[in-house]
Amino acid sequence: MTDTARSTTRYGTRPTMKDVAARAGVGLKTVSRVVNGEPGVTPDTERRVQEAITALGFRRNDSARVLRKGRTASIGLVLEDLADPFYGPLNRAVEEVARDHGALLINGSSAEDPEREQELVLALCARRVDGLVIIPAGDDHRYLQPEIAAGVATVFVDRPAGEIDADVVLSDSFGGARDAVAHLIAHGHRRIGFIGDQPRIHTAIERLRGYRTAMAEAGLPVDESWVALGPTAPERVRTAAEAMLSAPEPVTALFSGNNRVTVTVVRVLAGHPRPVALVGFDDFELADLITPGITVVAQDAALLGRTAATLLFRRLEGTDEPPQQRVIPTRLIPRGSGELPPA
Amino acid sequence: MTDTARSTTRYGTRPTMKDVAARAGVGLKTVSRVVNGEPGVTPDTERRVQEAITALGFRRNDSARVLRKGRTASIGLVLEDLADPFYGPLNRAVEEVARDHGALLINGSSAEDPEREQELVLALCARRVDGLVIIPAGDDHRYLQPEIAAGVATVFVDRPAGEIDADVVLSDSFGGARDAVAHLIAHGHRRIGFIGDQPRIHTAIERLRGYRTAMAEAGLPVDESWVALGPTAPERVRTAAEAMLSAPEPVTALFSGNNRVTVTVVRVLAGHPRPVALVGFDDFELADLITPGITVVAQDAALLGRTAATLLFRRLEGTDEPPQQRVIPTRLIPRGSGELPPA
DNA sequence: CGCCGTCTGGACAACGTTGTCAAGAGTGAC
DNA sequence: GTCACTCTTGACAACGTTGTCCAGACGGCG
Repeated sequence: MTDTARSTTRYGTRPTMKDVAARAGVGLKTVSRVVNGEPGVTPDTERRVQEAITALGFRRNDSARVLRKGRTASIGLVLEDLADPFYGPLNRAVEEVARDHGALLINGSSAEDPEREQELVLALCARRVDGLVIIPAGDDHRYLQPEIAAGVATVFVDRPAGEIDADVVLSDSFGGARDAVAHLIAHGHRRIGFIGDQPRIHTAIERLRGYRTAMAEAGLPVDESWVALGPTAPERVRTAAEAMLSAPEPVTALFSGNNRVTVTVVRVLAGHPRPVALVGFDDFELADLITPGITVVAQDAALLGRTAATLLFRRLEGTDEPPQQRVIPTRLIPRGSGELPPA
Repeated sequence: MTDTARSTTRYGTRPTMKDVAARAGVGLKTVSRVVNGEPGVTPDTERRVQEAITALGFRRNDSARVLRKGRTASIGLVLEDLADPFYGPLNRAVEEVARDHGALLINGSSAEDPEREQELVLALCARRVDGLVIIPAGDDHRYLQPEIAAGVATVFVDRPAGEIDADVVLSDSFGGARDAVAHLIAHGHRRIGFIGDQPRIHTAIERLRGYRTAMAEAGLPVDESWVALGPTAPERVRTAAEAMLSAPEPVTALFSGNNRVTVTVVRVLAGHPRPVALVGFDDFELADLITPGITVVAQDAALLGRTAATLLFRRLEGTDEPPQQRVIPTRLIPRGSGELPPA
């Protein structure tokens, strides 16, 4: 093993272009040219450089490259919970689009905590990601103003941004909820409960608005004990559902505000003596195999992600259209649980 | 607005420590000290610097920092499919551990394609992630040798590394599969089918081995038409299942090799005239609400992820223990479908 | 044979940060 | 008043890459 090659084995120290240049007996810039496939290098020189690269196990240091070039070819995705199945397809869709643009995806969970969201977003900005896709936990994003001004493209998904003008991609929560409740009403229900997410979450409010609108359109009164917004923890959802079902005049149907709520409600209803109709917001796997099949309002999470990421890269390519808001329609999928008549 | 402050609004150009220093009327290093909370700065100076930072909207450029310090405080996670619900909790667990260590998580999907896995891993290495958690798609990881030698900590999860000596965290696929099949045998089944993932995937082979072992231990013969390994695409799984169920001597029970297979098998069985027993590898949400409840061998995906990430950071802190292999036990959860008697 | 254009290769600065080191200011003791 | 010491501050190089620019070699043509 030659003297130069010994650096191969020096632990924890990686060879640099300088090392490669020395070993190949060429200049630094020539190595750079070969590594980046730039023209102006004779085949023979190129071969020598390639050999040196292989021998030393050289790999370009992208940190240095980023510093020099200003672009990192990476985008950040901040969502609420990486483990939530609803976000899986969204995450995947964003990754696919990023990949198509040669970018890597950095991601993290805010755990529905505005402070943690901000911390994460700013850490991503410090990394100089080129752009951000954010599922907001907080409702004030003014802290992003300087970053956006500095050129970090930003798209909000699933919920609108707070106090800031930026691109937003939303599901039609209002319309979907209205359809869901209208569906229950069409099957004869008049006392319908709504169990939704925390009221500071935009989608929860929109879905509640859809619920109220459908009831109003049918001329039905809403008893306030039929509405329960709050955390999606199983305990709280169970309590809320049981309260509505055991009231003197119990609800005969339930509309659940998202997939986690639906799952718990399904469990509660499975142990309930009387059949109760149910429509859930968000589709989920095997919803058709439960008896009866669970009727849902399906959101297209993948399309949500794809739209957001596409918008992001359009910004990165330098569009100067004003920020836009895109609304992705939802789709009611009847499977049985929503078609049960009032008991 | 002063002359200096105008740089706040220059689009696409971020202020640097030099700008902050100039505005605060101090030296570059003093700014660095304030930004990093290093001691040795008078309160008064610190205040001036902080003011300048706020006024300019300065945020430290971590790319430059990384270049200088050599550590990126980020780790890479390469898994098979971000949208697969099995990987959600794993992803989340890895992220939590990373967060506890002040590191960010970069991740991507290999789509079960060895070439894409390699491409992704090497891109992460070029970014100089401090470490890697990999769910291998390929079975030859010699390409990682120089990276590991250069100090990139690497832990493989769910499947072992190929041709390379590294930390590995696995579920007990063999034991889980044997338990599952033994469970079916205990309920009187003698003709049991196994539908699993592609044979180049390690877990598929191990589960098949568990299946064969359980059969052999019970002295039962295995007809080769009862074993079907291949892609988990619904079409192929459906075909395989239907073939086994419609043979002259049909199987009376099925063991499905992972959650995607299980889901399709459940659908097939739902449309089947005769009750067929089923045990699936991997738990999934609502498995208890289907009729009958689906008996499964549950893996602890979160524990898998947490163990891997913890091991990774131990390496990063400089342990020089030899690479280890951890096996996470599985747990059989009877829910009904596995306890059906042979028809 | 000399001139010009083209093509290849290399020296050097710059990106924004941090570590090293040294200088200057201030304090206390003799 | 001076010396030794501490505390604060800043100048400078270095991290590994890429862009700019220039030098030298080479070939063709007058």
